Amino acid sequence: MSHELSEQEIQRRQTLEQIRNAGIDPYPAALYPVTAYSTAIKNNFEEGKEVCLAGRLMSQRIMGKASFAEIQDAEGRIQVYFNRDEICPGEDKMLYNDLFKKWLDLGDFIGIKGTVFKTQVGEVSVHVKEFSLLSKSLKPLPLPKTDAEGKIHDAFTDPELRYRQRYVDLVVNPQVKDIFTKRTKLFNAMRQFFNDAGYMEVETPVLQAIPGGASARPFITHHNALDIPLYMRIANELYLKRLIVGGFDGVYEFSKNFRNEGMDRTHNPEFTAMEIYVSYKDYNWMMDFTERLLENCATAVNGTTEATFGAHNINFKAPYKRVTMRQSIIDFTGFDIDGKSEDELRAAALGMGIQVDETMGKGKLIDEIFGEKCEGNYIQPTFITDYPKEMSPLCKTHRDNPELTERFELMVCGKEVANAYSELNDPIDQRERFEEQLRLQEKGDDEAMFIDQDFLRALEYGMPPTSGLGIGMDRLIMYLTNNPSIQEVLFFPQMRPEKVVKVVLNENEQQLFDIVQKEQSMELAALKEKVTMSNKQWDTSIKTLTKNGLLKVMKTNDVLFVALV
RNA sequence: GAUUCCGUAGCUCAGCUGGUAGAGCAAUACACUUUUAAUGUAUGGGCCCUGGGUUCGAAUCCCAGCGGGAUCACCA
Repeated sequence: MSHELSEQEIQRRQTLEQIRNAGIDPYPAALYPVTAYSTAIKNNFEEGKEVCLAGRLMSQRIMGKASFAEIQDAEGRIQVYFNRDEICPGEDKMLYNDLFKKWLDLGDFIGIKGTVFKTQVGEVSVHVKEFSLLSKSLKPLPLPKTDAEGKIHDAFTDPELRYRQRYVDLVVNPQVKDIFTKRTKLFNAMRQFFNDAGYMEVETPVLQAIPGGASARPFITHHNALDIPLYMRIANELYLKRLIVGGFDGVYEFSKNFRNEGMDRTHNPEFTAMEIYVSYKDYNWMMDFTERLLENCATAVNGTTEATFGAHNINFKAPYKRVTMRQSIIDFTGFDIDGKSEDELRAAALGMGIQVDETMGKGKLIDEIFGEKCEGNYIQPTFITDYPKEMSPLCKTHRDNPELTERFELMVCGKEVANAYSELNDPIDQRERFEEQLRLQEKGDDEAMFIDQDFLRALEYGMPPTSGLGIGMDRLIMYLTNNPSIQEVLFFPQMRPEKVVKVVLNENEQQLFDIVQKEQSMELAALKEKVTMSNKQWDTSIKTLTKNGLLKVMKTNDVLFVALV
């Protein structure tokens, strides 16, 4: 990336030279023997304890021969105290007067050896005996400041910059680090819960020849050696079920899924789902399992089952309410979907002011009614059960009602967090459901599922009764950390690529470009005659210009021409 | 995709109905031996997102583009 350096960046490069000239390596190779962290020092105060710590220099308060500074390490910040005559006992005051006062910049990594003490105002600090530069920072950090009332000034808040330069966000905004610490705690707690239950973590393909297990538009890529298209997975469901067929009792996977759809504050093109499949269980068992799981995870992340999300207080304490989809629609619209035909459902939906069209089947219509009128009302964790068959092609038919499936979704704050089935294991039924999906596709539903023949073959060998559960991990962590947007819980959310920086031409390239610009187009040989540069210079210059799309070289009747693009 | 708001110094932002660029912090220099948004004095720092238009004159008004936010729509 080539662009003009700011005044401060030039200054920092100059100090870098001064440091080198003074015989100090600004990027030393040796390890630094850290023995202490900022918060540990503050929490277990021991007067006079010798410590060695390292981190970024985040503030400097210089008062002549004494100074205070703040060091930020992985845990937080601590104040350190510098005294000139202790750091430089002899005549040479360079370390303090030059290195510390002039050459260090905010953001530099330094190492400190010293003793713990309390200042007159009672702040736990480290009295520096020795310090060294560990790594020089060449770009100034944005520096928010907190005043006496705890108000933050000059906060680094622009979402674009925060997401594009998450490393800066993390350095400067400590609450951002917390979110990601909690995210990892959630994953660890969930893993622990599954492992304790005796289930096995597995890995299944990300590149799939048939993107199955969900209905969504996939990303397409190409395998050169096989010369076939491959798809980034939209779900891992069908592979985990193959493993159940293979004889595992319980398998789970944290799966990065990819969907080529819109992006907004709850959708990112790549996101993380957790799927778990357990044999010889049904969806009733899975509801019990899910509520215990989430109670456990919420406690592991926040120390309590309660969580705040915007205006809502949610409690993940088990058990959760269970409502059938039929009952839910009765509750919020007074309409009973039981036994109704497609036309009756369409008319009812229209009557509720819901937009419908001819491609919508029964399942889709019910889904629309539920989504429009009911979903948003479930703030506390609630299981919605028994979905219509049409919208659940991988789910077992309900034991009491052939129109329905044994499926539940867990709603929290009006949004789906988890989705689970008694898995369909009847291979003939499964084949028919896939064919039904094909018919929907022909009707114009561009999200209907593809048919995976190998998956059907696996089912034909026999899959034990199984229940499966999928959890949207990003959405769950949003609830547990009170963040309304998915970008806040992903380290690097998808962004449009940054604008290409303008090409900066050097003298030779500029000279070439100017000549061609005047002529518009000319023979390559003639152009080379006109300029005075070595063959090598000529070669690299012309290559830079063509590579950046400024000039092009064409061959007409065996004569090379150079022209403007 | 629709609506709406925003883009000015390294950071956060002001800049009125058009008159030629401002503050605080950060930076630089000097002073200062327990401060904590340290302080005091002085100094430097800008393609006002890009390109057009209106005008004697545009950061400001108009149009287009680029980038971003928010809301909505789409989305198992």
